Amino acid sequence: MSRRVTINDVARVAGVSRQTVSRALNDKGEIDAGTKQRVLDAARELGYRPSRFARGLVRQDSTTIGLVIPDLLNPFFTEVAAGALEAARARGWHVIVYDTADSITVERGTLEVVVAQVDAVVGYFSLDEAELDRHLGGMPAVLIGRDHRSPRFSSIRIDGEKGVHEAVDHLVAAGHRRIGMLDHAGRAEPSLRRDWFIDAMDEHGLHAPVVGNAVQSADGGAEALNELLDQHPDLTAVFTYNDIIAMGALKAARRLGKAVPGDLAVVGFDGLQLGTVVDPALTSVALDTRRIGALAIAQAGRLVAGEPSLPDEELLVSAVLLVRESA
Amino acid sequence: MSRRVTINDVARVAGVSRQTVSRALNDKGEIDAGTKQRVLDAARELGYRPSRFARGLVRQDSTTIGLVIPDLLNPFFTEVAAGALEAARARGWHVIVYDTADSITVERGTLEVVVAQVDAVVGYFSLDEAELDRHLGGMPAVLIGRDHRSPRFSSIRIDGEKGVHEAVDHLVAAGHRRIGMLDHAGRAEPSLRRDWFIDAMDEHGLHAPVVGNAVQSADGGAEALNELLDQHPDLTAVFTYNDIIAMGALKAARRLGKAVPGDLAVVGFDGLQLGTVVDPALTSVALDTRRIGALAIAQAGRLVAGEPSLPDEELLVSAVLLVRESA
DNA sequence: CGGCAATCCGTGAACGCTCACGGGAGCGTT
DNA sequence: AACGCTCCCGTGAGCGTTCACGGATTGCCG
Repeated sequence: MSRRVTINDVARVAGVSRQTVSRALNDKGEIDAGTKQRVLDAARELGYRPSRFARGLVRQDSTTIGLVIPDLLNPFFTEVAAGALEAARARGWHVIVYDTADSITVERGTLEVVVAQVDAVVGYFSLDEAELDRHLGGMPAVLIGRDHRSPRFSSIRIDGEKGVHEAVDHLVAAGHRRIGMLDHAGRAEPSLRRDWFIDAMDEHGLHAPVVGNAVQSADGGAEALNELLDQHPDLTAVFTYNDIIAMGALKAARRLGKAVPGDLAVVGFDGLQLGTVVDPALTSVALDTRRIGALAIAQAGRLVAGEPSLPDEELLVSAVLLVRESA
Repeated sequence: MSRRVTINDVARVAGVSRQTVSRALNDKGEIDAGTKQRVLDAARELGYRPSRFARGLVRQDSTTIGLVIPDLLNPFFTEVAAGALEAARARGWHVIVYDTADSITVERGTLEVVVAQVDAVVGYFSLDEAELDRHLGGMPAVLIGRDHRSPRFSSIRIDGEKGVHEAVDHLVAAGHRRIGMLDHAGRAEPSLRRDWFIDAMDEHGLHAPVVGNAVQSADGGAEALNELLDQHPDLTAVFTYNDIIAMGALKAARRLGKAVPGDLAVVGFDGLQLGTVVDPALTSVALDTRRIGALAIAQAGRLVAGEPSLPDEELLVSAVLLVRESA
């Protein structure tokens, strides 16, 4: 096969030295307008494109960050990713996105290749810190939505406690007493969000809130709501693990002939923009997803530059209740 | 500031040559287990991480592709992006994602920097081919959803004609005669989808279909439907520019007390997965978004490898009617 | 006419790594 | 004892670019 066309080829054709070609291409000064044009023509003629590796090798700028997410099609991660992209663009950084397809095997594979491609890694990981460290081998990493034990990592923490309390307060103020929750069915242990919910209920002297289990999808949410209502027909409000499940619950409620929020109030979690396309618009404990992505990028940037990490309290994003129509 | 730690530093500390370090790190053979461990320890000790530029410079593998999309938060583009990511991962390629924020200025800026970072570019562009070429300077590029005039580019064409005809057939078969359309309000000229729609209506001897204008959002769709129905109260079905607008229309119809599809049938375009979370689930002229992304990646790969382009008929993805509940 | 800027261009070196090759040590075989 | 093989390891070269120089040419002034 034909060799790659280098700067020297261009130089030869244009009848100048490589340095002159370099000058023409990066339009620095110290070059005659005529020769510059000649070089540019020669370059175009030969189809020359500079090697990003050679260029990157000599001038040490240009940072690129790896963003690892479990599922880009999950709207929550989409929003986080969008926030990260925006923050990166503002800084002139580049983001390589890896979708691990909710698979730990794929995550391992990703970690394996990502080291050779980026300056820092950011995202949602399910592997434990030891294995992460082993794969990453010293590369800066910031974990989102997950606390780190080793100082080798850095993380963006999210706190939904206040927001969930607000949600329960809101429901109680509206007269609700029998409030259920639809937790996720994915992982083994119950979620933090469930703990927050139970706490908040306790504060109002409301106890033993029923908790269903929904798989992570709209249909899962619908199914779970049916089950929950079957066992506890007197429920007047439901809090869900996230907005997707809440949307399924909305659908199921309608099918059951229940008006929302009249007969059944629904409060989601995440505060997705998508919550506005359903009817009624979803009331939700909202996370500032854009900020999450932006913080992750900012922190990653400091790490690669060797600057001091952001202060801990800056790396926390807390949820607030976003009242729309469903509660 | 402290210099970067190189392979030579590791070699010195471990008391071996750089080649041996290289062997240890890339676990090739021809190295004693003891020395290998010693090298690995030294590397970890020094916090050594190989330079991706130096490595990339010498071995010419590792392709990375730039994916340019106008708005990652638009679910359609999200799906395309996900398809692209998946296809790239299957090949071991990397994808840098650029969100141009629906801005031509940002698109220009992106084009400017993307050249130095990737081997090929893929995505949705709004600049004309001349300017694209000027910025890209010879880099392989695949335009999605847009035909190219210059052979310098390559493109993934989408054809919705058949699907739209199917949709109209479906509506007519269900007894609908007064069918309206909600076109987008974004660009100057009316859309291809509108042409297809009018064509399909013509075939059934139905003429002068009313056409509203919706801005690209759920609220825009809702507003447009209200307007349309205001002017033409006798409409029994609506076809929309895309699913987002259709979802807004769904919401507006409910507010007007119209049952869907009983009083008003709604057919969207795109076939988003999101169409299943609304109630009723959206019937839509569906595009295989995953395939769009995958094709773009595949084609880009052939271009960078200098392989022959995919045959034209392979680069076409056609829409088909996806009947769910709203029509 | 000497001198001095200004303008333009070329030459070594370096960036950090891998590839191809060669060579020494140790062991067994003839 | 000479040879050959295996197992390790090191040395030169090169990947394609930019940086820091230094040199050549021209124009202008005193």
